[in-house]
Formats: sequence, structure tokens, C-alpha cells
Amino acid sequence: MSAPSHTQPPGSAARRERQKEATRSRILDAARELFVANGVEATTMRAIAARIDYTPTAIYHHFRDKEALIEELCYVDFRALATALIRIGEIADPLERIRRMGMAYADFGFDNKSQYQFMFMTQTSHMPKDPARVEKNNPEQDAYGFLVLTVEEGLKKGLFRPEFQDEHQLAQLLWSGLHGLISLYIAKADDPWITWRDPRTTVRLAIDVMIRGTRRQDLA
Amino acid sequence: MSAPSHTQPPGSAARRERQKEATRSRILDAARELFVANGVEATTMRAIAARIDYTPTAIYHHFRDKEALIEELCYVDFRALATALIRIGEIADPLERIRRMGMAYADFGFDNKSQYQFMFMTQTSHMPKDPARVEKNNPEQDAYGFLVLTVEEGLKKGLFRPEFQDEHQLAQLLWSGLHGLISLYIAKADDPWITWRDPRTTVRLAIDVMIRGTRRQDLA
DNA sequence: GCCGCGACTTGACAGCGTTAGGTTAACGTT
DNA sequence: AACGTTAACCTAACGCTGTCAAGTCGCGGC
Repeated sequence: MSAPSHTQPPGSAARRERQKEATRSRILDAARELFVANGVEATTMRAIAARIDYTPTAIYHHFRDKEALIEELCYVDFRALATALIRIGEIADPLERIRRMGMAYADFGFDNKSQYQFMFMTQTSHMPKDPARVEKNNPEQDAYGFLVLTVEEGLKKGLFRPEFQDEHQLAQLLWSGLHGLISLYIAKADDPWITWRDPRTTVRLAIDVMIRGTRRQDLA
Repeated sequence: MSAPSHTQPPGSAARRERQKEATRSRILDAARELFVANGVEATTMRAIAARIDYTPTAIYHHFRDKEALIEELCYVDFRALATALIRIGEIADPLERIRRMGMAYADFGFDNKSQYQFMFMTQTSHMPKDPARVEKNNPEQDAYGFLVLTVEEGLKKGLFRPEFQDEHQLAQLLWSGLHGLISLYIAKADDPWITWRDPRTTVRLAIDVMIRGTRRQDLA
């Protein structure tokens, strides 16, 4: 009777919704912890449920299946990556922007190995299936689109060698140069077969190599 | 009675061994086909066995477990890759050799997507655990070691910019530049989120970029 | 002619992701 | 205040997986 007015009492449906959102959040947190600790494949629904004292089936009231759970975490990380990159967008020089984006991208990968893995290293797309969720080319949400835009700007300013005309091709070249380092390091860091050098130093070198290899010679 | 001599009759133990090797081979063939068609994860021991009209458990008489089966296929492919690269070893100029090795490596990846995937894109090392099987730095067996040797030769000849001193670091940089393209394409080729350009063309561009970015300027 | 060995099968185990159906507590309505 | 509805959660189970202990059976060697 305190202040129900004509709408629902504040402590009813709204509170219930908040409760639901809370357990949903707890599931996501537990899943993330276990995914990071033991890998996605090795983490079972039962283990996630046990960690928050629920029955496995309870998870299915909040997520369609395990894939949807992964997808949700992916979505969050994807926005986090885009947010980390967007700050760099203010840098005027496209080449310097690319350099800084590359470093930020690599930092994200090395700091979030597990997420990086199921974002970019698995065959099934863990990108949100709903096209309305992540808007292509909106730099706030689509880091790849942001890179393409930056490359496009560089192309327009004539910063690149003449054989580079296609912004997608050049963006894919730059991106995959870093992705190779990050993903190989994530997958094979413990493999004694390769003598690894400090990956962040190699990333810095790789970015320089790629910029030197793509920019127009006369304005080096 | 034809020609048993003092050793065992030829149609006995030897034949039996050949028989065993034959079914072992059939298992490997079936596994490879299914792995390529449906992916490693989606391929079950039961499916492999059914394809050659055996019971699942029969496989375990020839391979310790599924992992060992994968590992064996990996080992074969690994030698195939090294063999494909070794022919290029005759090219005198290290830089040109690197270029050709890169193309051959990319061809291998695009032509053997499934194998490439579980050789280089999975966390658990599918490299043969037995260190005696693949000899490190023997170019006939270790493609990475072969690349390192080539890079080392280029370093000794002073072909690279002065900031590159470490043959491992430079080899990892070159390798991962291509690995990024190949692995991203394998994992995300069907992802509508990225507008893919022809990967082989991009590979050629990437190799040029990396060589141009690492070689000494004055002998361009 | 018997023995042993080894390739192969039978039948089962524990664990996985997932689901149909039941329980229970809180809600809006009367 | 008692009702029926809703939805969060649980119980029990399904079909599937990789794997194994124990059995079958036929061939080679003594």
C-alpha cells in the first residue's frame, strides 16, 4: 500500500525479474570461470550447475543450450573488445591507429585466452546468430568493421602501396597476421616442440613488419 | 613345402602381421574420411568402426584411444608437409625459398583443412608424443625446424633488417603470418560476418608484405 | 591333436548434453 | 481469504559418447 499507484507494486514482478537476472548472471559467471580454468570442452553443464548449487536442468531455464551459453559470453567479450578498440579511434593517422589497434587486440587475446579461443579459433561461429544484436560496421560493436573502416581511410589517403586496393583484403591481411601469432601461442604455448619467444615483443615486431610492408615507400 | 628354409614359413607370422597392418590401415583410412567429412569432434569411434564393418572395440586393438588415432594421422600429415617443403629447400636464395615455402604451406593448409585444424588449431598437442618419432630440426620431419634453418641462413647472410637477430622469433613471425590467414579462413569461411577475399591471393600478398617488411632496405 | 595366442565381439560402465514431467512457492484475481 | 496461474527449479530418464573386462573363435606351432 505504500505506493502501488496504477502500475504494478514495485516489489513484485520487477523484483522477480531482477532475481531471474541475478541467477542468470551467476550461471554466466560460473561458466566463465570454469571455461577459463578448464576449457570450454572440458566444462560440463553439471559442473557449472554444481558450482552455484543448482541442478543442471536449471540452466536450461535461462539458456537454450550449452552453445547459447557460450554465445552469450562471446557477445559480452565481443563488445568488450570493440570498446577497447574504439578509444583508439581518435588517433588521426590511420597507420598509427592500426598500430595501436593491433597492440590492443593482441593484449585482449593474451589476457582473455579462453574467450579468444572460442571467439576466433573454433569452427562453429560463436557470433551472435541474431543479426540485430551485433550491427555490422558499427565500430562500437564490430571490431572487424572498425578495422575495415580504418583501412578504407588509409586507402583514400593513399597511404598504402598501389597493389592494395581492396579494404577487406588488406584488413584481413593485417588482422590475420596478428591472429596467427595470438592463436598459435594460445594453442601451442606449452608445446616443447617450439621454442617460443615473448609473444608481445613478437607482436610489436609483426605490426611494424606489416605496416612497413604495406605502406607506400616514398612516405616512409 | 615350397621354400620354408630354416626361418618361419612365409605364410604364417609374416602374413598375419601383414593382415594386421592392413586392418590398421583401413581404420586409419575410414577415420580420415570421416574426420575430413564431419570434423574430428563429430566423428565417433562407433562410426569409424561401422564404416569398415567392425565393432568399436576392435579399434582399441590397434590404437590406444581416439587421441592416438588422431595422433597417427597427424604424424603422417606432418611428414607429408615436411616432404612437400623439402623439395623447395634446393632454392639457393633464402628469401625466395621462404616465399616458396610459404606458398606450399598455405596450399597444404587449404587442401587439407581438417588435418591442418587438428595439427595447428587445437590446444592439445597432436604432435607425436614420442620424441624419437619426429626428430626436431630434421627438415625431413620437422617443417618448423626447416623454416628456422632457412631463417638462420638468411640472418647469417645479412638479408634481414638489423632488429631481427633471433631466428626463432623471425621464424615464428613469418609462420604465424600465414597461419593466421589459413586458420581464420578455415574456421570462419562460412561466417557471413566477414566478407572473404580469395585466400590464396591474400596469402601471396601477405608473403610479399612480410618479406618486404623484414628484409634489409638497401638490397631491395 | 592339443595348446596358446591374438584378432575380434559381447555387454557393460560412467559420463555427457538434453528433456518430459512433477513440485512448490509466489503472484494477480476474486 | 481462497483461488487458479505462472514460472523457477528438481527428479528421473533418454540416447549418446569413449572405453574396458571378459568371452569367442580360428589359425599357427609343438
